[in-house]
Amino acid sequence: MGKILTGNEPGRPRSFCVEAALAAAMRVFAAKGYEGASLSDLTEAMGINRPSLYAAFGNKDSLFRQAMDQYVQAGAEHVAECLAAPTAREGVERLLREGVARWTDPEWPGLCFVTQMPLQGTGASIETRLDMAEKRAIVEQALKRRIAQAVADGELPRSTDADDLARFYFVIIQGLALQAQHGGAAEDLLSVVDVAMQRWPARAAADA
Amino acid sequence: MGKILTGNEPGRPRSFCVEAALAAAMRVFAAKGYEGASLSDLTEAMGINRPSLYAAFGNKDSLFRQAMDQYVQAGAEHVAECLAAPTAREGVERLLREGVARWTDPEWPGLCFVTQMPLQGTGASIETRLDMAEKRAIVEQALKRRIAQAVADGELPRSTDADDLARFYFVIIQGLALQAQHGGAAEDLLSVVDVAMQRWPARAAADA
DNA sequence: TCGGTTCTGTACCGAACGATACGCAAGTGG
DNA sequence: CCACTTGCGTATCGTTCGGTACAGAACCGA
Repeated sequence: MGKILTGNEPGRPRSFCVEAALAAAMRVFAAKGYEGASLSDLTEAMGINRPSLYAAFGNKDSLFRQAMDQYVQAGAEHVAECLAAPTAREGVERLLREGVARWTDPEWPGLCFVTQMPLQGTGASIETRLDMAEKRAIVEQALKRRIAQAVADGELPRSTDADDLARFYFVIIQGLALQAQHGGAAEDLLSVVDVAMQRWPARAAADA
Repeated sequence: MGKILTGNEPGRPRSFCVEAALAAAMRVFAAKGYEGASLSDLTEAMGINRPSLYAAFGNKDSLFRQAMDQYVQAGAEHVAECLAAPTAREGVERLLREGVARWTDPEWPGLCFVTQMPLQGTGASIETRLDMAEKRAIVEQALKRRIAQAVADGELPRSTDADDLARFYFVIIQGLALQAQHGGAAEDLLSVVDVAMQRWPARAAADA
C-alpha cells in the first residue's frame, strides 16, 4: 500500500499514503478516543507532521470522520457478508460471534467506532456525532431488513415484530462491544451469544 | 440540604454543602464525561471556586471518584430493591424497565457512570478506571446471586447456568444504557425489554 | 483583643491543546 | 533553465487545561 502516483499533477508529490495514514489514525482514535487522541499522537502514528495532516485531511474532526468512514465501510461489508448467510439465524449468530472475536482482539482497531465513542462531551462536533448515529443506524437497518425477510420467508413466525427483534439484537451487539471494551473475556461474551441465540424465536416448536 | 455545622471545629466554616456540591459535580461529569467536564464547568455548577474544590476534594480524579461513589451507592440500593422482588423474573424486569425509564429521562444525572464513561483515553486515571470496573461488577454479581437463588428455589430450570444468564442480562443492561445515551427512544428500548423478558427461560413449558 | 486555624477569592503557573505562517524542497509544463 | 504549483518541516500562535501561591476574611479558644 504505497503512495498512489499518477504522475500527472504538478507540484511536489505527497510522500505518504493517504489510506495508510487514515488507517493509522483510525487505530489511534479507536485506542484513545476522540479527545484522548492528540494531534501529536496522530501525527506520530501516521508518520507525518501537523501541517501535512491539515493539508490532507483538513481538520481533526474531519480526519476523524474520514477515518471512521473507512472503518464503517469495512464494517458494513462485514455485516452484509454475515447477514448473507442462508438463514437469518445463522447470519445474526455469525454477526455476534465474529463481533466478539474482533472486539476482544487486542489488535483489532475500531472497537468503539460504531458503538460508543462519539458521545456528548467527547469534543467531537455535533455534525460528527450525528454522522456517527447515522452510520450506527445502518447496521440496525440491515438487521431489520434481514429479519423482515426471514419473516417473509417463513423462517420466523409471522407474529414476529421484525423491528423489535432487530433492536433487541442490536442492543446485544452494543452491550457486547461495550463489555469487550471494559475488558470482558471472549469466552464469557461468547457464552452470552449462546444464551442470546439459544432464545432465537422458533418457528413453532418449543426451545427449552 | 444546607451546610452541616457542628460548631466545634476551629477556623472559617465551609460555605457550601459537600453533598450538594458532589451531586452537582456528578451531573456535570455525567453530562460531559471525564475530560469534557473542565474544572471551570465543575466549579460553576458546584457554586464554588477552584481552590475550595481542591481543598475539599483533593483532585479532579478524586472528585470524580467521590461523585461516582455517591451515585453508585444510590444505584446499588436501587438494584437491590429491584432484585428483592418475589421472583427473579420480576426483579430483572423491574431492573430493566426502571433502568430504561431513568436512562431516557433527560433529568437523570448518572447515565454513563456504571456503564461506559471511564474508558481508555478519557483522561481518568488507571486506578479510577479499575475502581469503576469493580463497581460495575457489583451489579453483575447481584444479578448472578439472584439468578442462582432462583435456580435453587426452582423458579428456573436446574439446567440454567446462572453465570451465563446473569451476564446475558447484564449485557442487555449495558446495551440499553448505551443506546439510551445515543438518544434511543424510551418506547423502543422498552420493546427491547419486552423481547428480552419474553425469552426468560421457562420452567418446563415452551415459550413461543 | 489576639494568636491560631481554616476557608474564600483573585490572579497566575507551566504544559498541552488545536491550528497556522512561512520559507524551503520537490515535482510539473514550457 | 525557468516560472509555477504543491507538499514538507520548523517554529509559533492563542487558548484552555489542571493545579496553586498568596493575601484577606471568618471562625475558634483564651
